[in-house]
Amino acid sequence: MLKKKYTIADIAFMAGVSKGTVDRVIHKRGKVSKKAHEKITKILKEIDYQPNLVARNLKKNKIYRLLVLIPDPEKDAYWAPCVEGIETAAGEFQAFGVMIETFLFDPSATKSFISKSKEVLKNKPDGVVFVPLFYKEALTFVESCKKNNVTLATFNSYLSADNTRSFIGQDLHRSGRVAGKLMHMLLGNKKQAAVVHMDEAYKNAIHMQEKEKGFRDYFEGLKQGYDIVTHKVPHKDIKNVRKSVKDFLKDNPGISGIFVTTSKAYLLAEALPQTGPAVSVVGYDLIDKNIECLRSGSIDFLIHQNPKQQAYLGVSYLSEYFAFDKKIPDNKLLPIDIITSENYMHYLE
Amino acid sequence: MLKKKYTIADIAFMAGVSKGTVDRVIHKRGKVSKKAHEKITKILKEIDYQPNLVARNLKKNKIYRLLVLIPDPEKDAYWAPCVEGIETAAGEFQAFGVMIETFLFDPSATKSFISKSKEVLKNKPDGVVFVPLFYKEALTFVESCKKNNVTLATFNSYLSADNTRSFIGQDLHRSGRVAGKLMHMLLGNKKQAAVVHMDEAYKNAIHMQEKEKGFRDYFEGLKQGYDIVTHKVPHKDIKNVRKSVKDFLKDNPGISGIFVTTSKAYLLAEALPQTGPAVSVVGYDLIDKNIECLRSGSIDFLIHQNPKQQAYLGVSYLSEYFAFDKKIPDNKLLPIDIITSENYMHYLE
DNA sequence: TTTAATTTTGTGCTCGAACACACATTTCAT
DNA sequence: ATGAAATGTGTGTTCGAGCACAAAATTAAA
Repeated sequence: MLKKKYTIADIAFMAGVSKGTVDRVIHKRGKVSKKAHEKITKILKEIDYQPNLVARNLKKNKIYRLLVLIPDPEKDAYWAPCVEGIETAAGEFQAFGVMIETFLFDPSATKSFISKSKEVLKNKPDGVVFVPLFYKEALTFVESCKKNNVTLATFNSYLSADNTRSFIGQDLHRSGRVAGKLMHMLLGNKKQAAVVHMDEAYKNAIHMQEKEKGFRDYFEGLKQGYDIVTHKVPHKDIKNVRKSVKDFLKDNPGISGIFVTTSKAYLLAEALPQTGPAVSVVGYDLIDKNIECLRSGSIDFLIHQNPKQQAYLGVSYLSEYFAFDKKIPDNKLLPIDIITSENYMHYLE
Repeated sequence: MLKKKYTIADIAFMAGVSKGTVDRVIHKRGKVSKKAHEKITKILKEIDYQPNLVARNLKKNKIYRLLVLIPDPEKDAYWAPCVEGIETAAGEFQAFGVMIETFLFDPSATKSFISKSKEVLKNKPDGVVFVPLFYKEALTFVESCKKNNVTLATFNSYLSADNTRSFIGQDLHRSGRVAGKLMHMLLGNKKQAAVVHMDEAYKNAIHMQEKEKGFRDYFEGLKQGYDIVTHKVPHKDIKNVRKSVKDFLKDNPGISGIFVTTSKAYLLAEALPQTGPAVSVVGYDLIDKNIECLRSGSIDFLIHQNPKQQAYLGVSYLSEYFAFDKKIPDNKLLPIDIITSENYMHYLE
């Protein structure tokens, strides 16, 4: 009934050899006769031997350095949950000999990323989790890490196909389609909607494009003809959003829904005229100001990118790899969570 | 820079005592002089000593029996993901000396639960995770477990306030409100919707009531007057759903949205007349047939109760408690995931 | 002061896996 | 046949925490 947990000693006894020999077979270190090898392999298979990870890890007795390189939440509040996620994971794995430290860079300054990434490498980490915000520089960093035998995981931004790395994030095209679906429902019998890119301080142009593509793809798949207009509020004009939006709506009076491809939907929501036909808004990310708008009704749906979970998983995967020899999944696509005024609270915490 | 990981021996050296004394202080086993106690306590605090959980667990060297008691997926496919979640967790914790076994009961037969729960107890488990489908019998079972010093966790169904137990599930009232919000959006300018209870073989009347209450609460909170009608398709009539629904809609021709409080929304969707004004449908659970309806458009939204995650967390919490002395959270409310045809795939797997 | 009782402290083994090193056996060349 | 090299096998220690038991120090009793 109670399946016994076999130890190396048990197996050695069963095979009539010493535990050293069993150990050599398990670790394929050779220097074992064919006869002994066969016998032991057979037994291992029969009992489906699983080494005691606790004991194995105790013996290894190494402290792993795991460094995290992410944008500074002070510069952009979007990243604040990441820090929480990292700290949660750090708390969980510190007792297993994994030491986690966070380095922050300025998401608006490529230079800052370069210097911080160098600093990270100087610290001789065993593993690094980072956000490859700057494409070219990230690739350089990946190369350096490879050279230094540093295990890597990335999250949030996808960095080309490369199977030497784990990625945790979302399918942006798909998330655009989800926004499309939601907008479709919000429009009712109206037929015109807009995609608004509220540019942020740094380059997430690819993000925004992918999302727009998904959004448009969704509407193109419908039989009825919808009219999707694109508008861009550049970073420099971010203080004049109200004017920019007003002008845009005046030029396109038929628009009854707006999809904002960044976390700045609240800026748009605030800029919408109070009078006139209602305009539905779909945006991204559970930052305080967006949630306020959700509650007040000026934003209808938010799509949750779950930055906390992304960071948590990135750190956890590497920690479990170091601490327990677990395999790191190479591509973890998180669900695209749909948030309304009624369910946002469970995604915060 | 590299914070050292202090061991009991380190602390003993620093305090000028032996590791035995340090151990006694850590475990509050007394038999330590005031002077030694103070000195050691001070050092422990200073270095924020965290015992090496790996070593601690190795020494304990116990195999924990963790039994899971859930409804048979053969009787109701809703529970199939739970089995997956349990197996995932089992795979992860088996290497840490936690043995997990699953017992299935017939969700339509109270007797089955009673006999299986007795069987579970006979197996002398260290911990039990179960679904308290039958209120009275579940309480009895909880009592027996307490007597036998069995650590408990429940999921899916809430079993009164009792802090000796961990619960993993959803806020049903809240999930009704979420359904309300979604329905509100789907209705557009229409004003009449229905709550349909498709009774299943077993008692989840409380579930359905809570959900309806949340749904109605949401609409009552709106300024505009909405008309919410309730309809019940009893279990016996489940084969005549088409007729029951047809009659209901004929009696209430103004209805343009239906909220199904169980996982049987697909039955209703199939029974909806093809002609006439479109009726929006909001239901529960990602079972195959519902997803088909999502894709075909006959169901608009599903609310995901995440049975797999519930079961996985239940088993994980107890396993971590046994294997690593982690505290068991006593109430884990999972997010209320909103599912459409565009994002369901990420919630399956 | 000596002995006994009690409190306090230290030592040494255990858990299972990993691995260094010593020891044993075989193979091959001279 | 003898030694050297190569191959195979077993032993014993380590990791950190936990705990039983031995030992020492202190206190109480005679």
